[in-house]
Amino acid sequence: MRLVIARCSVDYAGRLTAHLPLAPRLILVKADGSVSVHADDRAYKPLNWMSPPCTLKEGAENGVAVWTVVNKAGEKLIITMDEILHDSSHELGVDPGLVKDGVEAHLQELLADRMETLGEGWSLIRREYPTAIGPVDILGRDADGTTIAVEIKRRGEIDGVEQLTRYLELLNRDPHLAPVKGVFAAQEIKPQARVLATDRGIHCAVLDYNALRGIDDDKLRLF
Amino acid sequence: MRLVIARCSVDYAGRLTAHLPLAPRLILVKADGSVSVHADDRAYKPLNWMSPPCTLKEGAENGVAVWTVVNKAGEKLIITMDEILHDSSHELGVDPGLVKDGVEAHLQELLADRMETLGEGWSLIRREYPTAIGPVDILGRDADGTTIAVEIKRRGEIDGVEQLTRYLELLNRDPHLAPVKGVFAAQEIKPQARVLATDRGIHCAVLDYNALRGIDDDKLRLF
DNA sequence: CCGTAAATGTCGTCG
DNA sequence: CGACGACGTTTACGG
Repeated sequence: MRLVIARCSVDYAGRLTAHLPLAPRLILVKADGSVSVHADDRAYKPLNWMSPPCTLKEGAENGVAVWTVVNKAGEKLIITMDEILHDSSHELGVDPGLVKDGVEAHLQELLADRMETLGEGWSLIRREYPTAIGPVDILGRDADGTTIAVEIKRRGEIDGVEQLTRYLELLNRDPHLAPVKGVFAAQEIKPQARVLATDRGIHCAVLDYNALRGIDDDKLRLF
Repeated sequence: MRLVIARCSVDYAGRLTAHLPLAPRLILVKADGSVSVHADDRAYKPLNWMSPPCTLKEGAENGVAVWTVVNKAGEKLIITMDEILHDSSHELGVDPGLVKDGVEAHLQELLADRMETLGEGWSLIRREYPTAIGPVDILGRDADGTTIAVEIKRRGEIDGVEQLTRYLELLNRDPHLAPVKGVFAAQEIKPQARVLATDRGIHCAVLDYNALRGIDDDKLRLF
């Protein structure tokens, strides 16, 4: 990892064109060849960047350093450094990576284990039920034996309802499964998504992650 | 801007919980108080971060530095630094900011100015035509006087077709406008989006940004 | 390599 | 402040 603080101007030409006027900034060059330019605010997003794979060429023009970063698509990032204020390099090695908990995959596991939180007598057929347009999060049955397709989101928005609608359309073409009812399950469901879902006869279920995990923990303690 | 290279472990508890095992990483502390943790790969996304506004408390435990970053929502980022390999601070000042060109808003302006690129005799009613579920990018008329709703994207994918479909459904309920035909316009249209659009009777139009801009420039030169 | 779905998405804008 | 859509979205995962 190379850290450069420099008074620089930056030009990007690719999916759009963008220009950064001359000012002091941080430039990061990482081991994978990627380059990013940071201002002194905002944690997440660089002002400009080039994702790997890409190649950096260090040149000079009229005595000022000019870096050109290009990728395979022909996108270009040009950094012109009028004054270099700091320049250091550091060996970091490969990162062991992030361990996460509480994302959609985890919600899916928990809910599959506890279908009865959706309704009494409900049961699981399978998780990630494959269809031609992608896997349905959970396929199950209600107490009457009616097939249920569940779409799970952390936050339920319109996109998720559309996604479930497409699955339902396809599943209902299968005489072995039809009729299939839809359930839109999320920790939080946005009003517009709820309206759209209800309008389409899709049931909405708000999930309590901690409660689900609690139930799961109880279950684990029993065995 | 403070740059720290340290062998550290990181814990985040907020919208999810996440953990980073002990390894050398870059930690950025910016003037707005935000903190991010970077590995030696990927230009864009930090391994962990806390967006502003947030507060950083530097503490120590058993002789190792422990930083705790919290925000108003109560999300927490805890960085435990076993060994500090580099630590430097730099005054950068406020960034003058980015100048962009070529995004959807610009495409919309250009196309509104040149409705005839969609079809001979086509005309504009208005841009950002308001509906209960959001503004339609462009509402216009074809040569026969039939109402046309245009959805503009840089890249045309399935969700754009869904969006236009919802608008069309709503617009067609208005007897002053109905029947309303749909046009899905983008610089690039993905095959699946095209299939879905066609299946729904929505016309697809591929936009040439440079050509549109060229036409517009010609127009500007005339006045 | 393409296509789809997830994301601690983030970021603007508008009500 | 919440809701919504754009983003150079990026990133991960399948076929």
